[in-house]
Amino acid sequence: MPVFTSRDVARLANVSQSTVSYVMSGRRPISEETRKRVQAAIEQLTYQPNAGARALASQRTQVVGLVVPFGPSADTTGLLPFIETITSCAREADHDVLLVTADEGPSALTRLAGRSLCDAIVLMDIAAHDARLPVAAATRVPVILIGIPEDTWGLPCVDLDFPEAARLAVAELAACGHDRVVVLGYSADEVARDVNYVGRFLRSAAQDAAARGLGHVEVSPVEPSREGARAAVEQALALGGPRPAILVPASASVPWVLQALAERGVVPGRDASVVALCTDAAAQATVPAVTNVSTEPRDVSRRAMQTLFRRLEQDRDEPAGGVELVAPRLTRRGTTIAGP
Amino acid sequence: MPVFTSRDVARLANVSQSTVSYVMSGRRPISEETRKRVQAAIEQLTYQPNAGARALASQRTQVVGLVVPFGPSADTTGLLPFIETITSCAREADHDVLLVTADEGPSALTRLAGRSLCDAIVLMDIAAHDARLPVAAATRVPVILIGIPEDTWGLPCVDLDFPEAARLAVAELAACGHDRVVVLGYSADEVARDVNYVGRFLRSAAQDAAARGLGHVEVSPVEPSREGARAAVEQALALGGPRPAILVPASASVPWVLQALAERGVVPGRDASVVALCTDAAAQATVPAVTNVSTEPRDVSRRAMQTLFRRLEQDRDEPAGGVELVAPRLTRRGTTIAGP
DNA sequence: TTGAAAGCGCTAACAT
DNA sequence: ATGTTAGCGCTTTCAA
Repeated sequence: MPVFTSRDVARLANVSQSTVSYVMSGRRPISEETRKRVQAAIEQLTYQPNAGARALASQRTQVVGLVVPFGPSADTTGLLPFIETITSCAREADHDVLLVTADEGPSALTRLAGRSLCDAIVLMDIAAHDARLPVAAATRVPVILIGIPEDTWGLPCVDLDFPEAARLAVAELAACGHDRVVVLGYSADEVARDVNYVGRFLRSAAQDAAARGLGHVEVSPVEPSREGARAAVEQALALGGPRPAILVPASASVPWVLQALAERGVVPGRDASVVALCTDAAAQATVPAVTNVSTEPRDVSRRAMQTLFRRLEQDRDEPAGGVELVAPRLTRRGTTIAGP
Repeated sequence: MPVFTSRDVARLANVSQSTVSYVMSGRRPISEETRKRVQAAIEQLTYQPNAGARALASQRTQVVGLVVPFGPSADTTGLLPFIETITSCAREADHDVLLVTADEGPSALTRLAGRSLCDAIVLMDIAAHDARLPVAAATRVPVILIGIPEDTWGLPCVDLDFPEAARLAVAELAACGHDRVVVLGYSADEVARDVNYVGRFLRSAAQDAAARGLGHVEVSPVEPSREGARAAVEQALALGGPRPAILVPASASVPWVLQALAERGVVPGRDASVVALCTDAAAQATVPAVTNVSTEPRDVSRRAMQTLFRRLEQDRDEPAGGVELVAPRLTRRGTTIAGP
């Protein structure tokens, strides 16, 4: 099966090449009659425009670059829903997704932009002081961040509202009648990665506990492994009083923590309350299913893509920038003691 | 920062545009002197070639299309290592990856090929009778399958050697001195998806057990949920005799099965043997760590990409086709009873 | 309402 | 060893 060009379509429909182009783009009025003739020719030849030629002529690739945190040292947990949602949002807007791994570093951005490989870039897993940001800010193509750095460099950001997530979790534990909350922190790795949400969450949790007159202890770091969880749980039980209230913000640790509690004969929902910060899918998969504040990767991704495409439709040099926070949601499952 | 073209580089280096092109591609000898001048100009302008223009002129996009099984009804477990490995292999060969979701159906292939969006396509999650195969076989761009359909349509396939995986698992259980093996099958969903490895594995397991004079029972379907696993384990314990040997080929079910065994007070490695088919990462993450036959997603992906690029370097219409099987590996962990 | 024609930035003959 | 030149297939003025 040979591949046809718009010239072939034009010949077959007895019109000029430009008319074929205008029929496809709708960028100028076409009489109903010729429109039908052209459409028929397009279908007869199953014509599809050449992407490279189109990009060259129109300066638009219809591609979104997605920089994902693969490689060592990356938090790969729960990455898939982001990728999936971003890809399907892109397709809805008639774009494709070019996948690039973060281990390429800042040069990934210059490559994507410099070679005109895409019209826009989605940057995930943003560190508080991310070396890619100055590069991103200087780039010709719009960039959107999933995650919030210390300095946004004027770039638009979307992320979960982590302070609000902490508030919801603390409120739930307070409602269960606990008088103090033990926060099992993040792993040394995750802290070293310098992601901003660690601080945003922990700070808010401490404040919220104080505001409610609850005691507050932080056990940290907690490695996401059997041993790490055992050590953390031991401390938590020592510090948590007779009815411990445990908050687990690092989703990778959640199954281990529940396992460690079970080993010690502590039954969440009866002897202790546990609230985790993780996706709903992950929360349902634990044993027992854990009361969680959802990280909503799909909502965050969707918002990011909406903002991105809105910006793409406007003129290039519009206001831009700004931080969008997605509201978390708490779902009560088996691990919180019912109110007093 | 404006963006420069090869004409700018040519002017700055006092050479013709074609010389710039040949310096970059190395497709014809260039004197050391002009080569240096051109390189200097390229660096001074931080010149990067326009991907669209290059694709248009050279008929090569330097892009690999990757069709991944997102969307409902997809087995999303362990997908990430495939995507990650494929992406990094592509980059090693100076290619990028265009991510497309399988829910686009066969038209994803015609779109990728028809618009010349990529030079090659990787198709994952192949069903035994996959509607995309006739389309793939008729396409102008090379396609490689990860998974083995009933009829390959002359397309090259790469996958784990599932029969060999079954052999390894049965051999391990035989070595532990069991006299029969209970195979917990796949979920109704996975069977309905008509993936070939289900049959390939189960058939081989039955044959291998028979060849060793072991009894063989199949419990199926097993839903990957607490309830599904409970039901399956109940049957397994009833049918498995005093020292049950349990083989779990559906990786999504593994944690649930171990949990269900624990609930019944059955300790794998003491009261029963359990061998799972899953990635090593998943096997280490279970409680307790499960003896597993590895599905080696990285090896499979790497082999697929090697085959793909070999084919891309040769002439388009070479022999092609053929099935490559990647050898699985058994790792003994805590859940198999040591030899008698 | 339509057509003609000039590029978009690059590669690859074809010349020299 | 290098330059000249003709496209690749599309979009988009400019003209009618």
